[in-house]
Amino acid sequence: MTIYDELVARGLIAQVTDEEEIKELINNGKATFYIGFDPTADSLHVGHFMALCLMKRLQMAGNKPIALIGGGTAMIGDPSGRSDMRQMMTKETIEHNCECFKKQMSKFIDFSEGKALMVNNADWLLDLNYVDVLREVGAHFSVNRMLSHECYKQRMERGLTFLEFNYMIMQSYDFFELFQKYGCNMQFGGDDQWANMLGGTELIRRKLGKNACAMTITLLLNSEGKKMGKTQSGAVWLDPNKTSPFDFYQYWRNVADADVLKCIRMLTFLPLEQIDEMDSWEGSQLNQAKEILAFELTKLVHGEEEAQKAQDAARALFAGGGNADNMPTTNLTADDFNEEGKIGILDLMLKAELVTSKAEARRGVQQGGVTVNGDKVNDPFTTFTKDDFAADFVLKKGKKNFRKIVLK
RNA sequence: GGAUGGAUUCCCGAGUGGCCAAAGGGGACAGACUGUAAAUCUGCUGCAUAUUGCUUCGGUGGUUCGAAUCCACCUCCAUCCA
Repeated sequence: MTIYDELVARGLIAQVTDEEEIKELINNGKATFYIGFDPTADSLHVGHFMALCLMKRLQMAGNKPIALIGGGTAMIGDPSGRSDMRQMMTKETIEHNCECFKKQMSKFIDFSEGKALMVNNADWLLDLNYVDVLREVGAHFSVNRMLSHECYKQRMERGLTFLEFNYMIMQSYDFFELFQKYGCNMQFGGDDQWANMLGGTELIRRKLGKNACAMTITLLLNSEGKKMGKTQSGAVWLDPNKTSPFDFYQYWRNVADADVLKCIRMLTFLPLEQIDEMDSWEGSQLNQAKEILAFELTKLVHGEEEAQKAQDAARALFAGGGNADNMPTTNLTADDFNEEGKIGILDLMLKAELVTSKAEARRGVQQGGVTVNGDKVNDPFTTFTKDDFAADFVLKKGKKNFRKIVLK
């Protein structure tokens, strides 16, 4: 099976410019391709992870990836598919984020000796001369055409600043630059990037009379049509300090039935034959598939050891048995107890970060959602002494939020 | 630059002097049912030293016994005109 066929089988390809040409290039390891990542936060998230996986797959097939960090484009902010303007970031923040991105990417992609490149578009974008760009690049873009793009639809209703409008031109310029400098003949990106990417291929055609390709990756949507990798509290991050391996594991362990197989296919490196077998699974059997998905992804992102720990902790909590050693833990010190040497259940929950206020903690208790070592706590005035923490102490709010409490 | 309409709690959105911590919906959270899924039903949704007190309706100041609500100025957004 060729790499292109595999990408199709995994459902990763959304749109391509010239299918035959792209097949020819990537199947024979002749592509030098780039994917851009704008450093809008201090960690990569699941969306980036998909792109990195694609990068890895293609690298394994002999193609050469260029990871482009958008230190320059982040100064502008991509308006594609957004209903409001991104918050402007300071240069310092962007630079910090770039460093974080670099570190994380190096864990996934082999950047050693000519196998891959990492570049930052700040290196060429920040020094551009305004009038020169307008004449050299701006002249090749039609405002009418740009405005007709789907990605601006939402913004046409709410307003689009000239700053953001220029994002497409900057991204196009990136491709143009990489094409000339590194012979980069392909660009990949999320499907929402399609218009921006075509801008690049056209710029190259118009200025150099040469062909370049573009291909987009299917956006990972759940069965309700929402982007995956997002929770109410924000993105699912790859940085273990922002999303713990356990929480990461749990996110995937809890995907909807309808989405499991799609996720396994798109995100893991499991062989397709094995995935096809799972296709016939249904009902509670899908729980196994979810466990596989969660384990595989946690392994890819955080390593096998962390994945195993997360799985053990999850099994201990939900299936009984297993070991509780690796549960998320909160440490108490003597200062957390009052003069009488006690700590109340509400304070304890707050301390364990299971709630954000005592009122919320009280509500949890009153509604019967709080347990200690499996015993329901009904009274919000319940207190504990140091002795209570001598043995295992697992505080649980609801079905899935819990903390092991340890007295230091 | 001119005209008009806006800004309310996590989001949408009602509220036009006291009965307002603010309707309704969504989301989130908790309970029942389950498979750590979905659907459904129920509860709940500012904070605290808690039959009370404090903070919140874009910002600042004012009127009033009392302001999300009235007045002045300011900031931002949308639509139309130039």
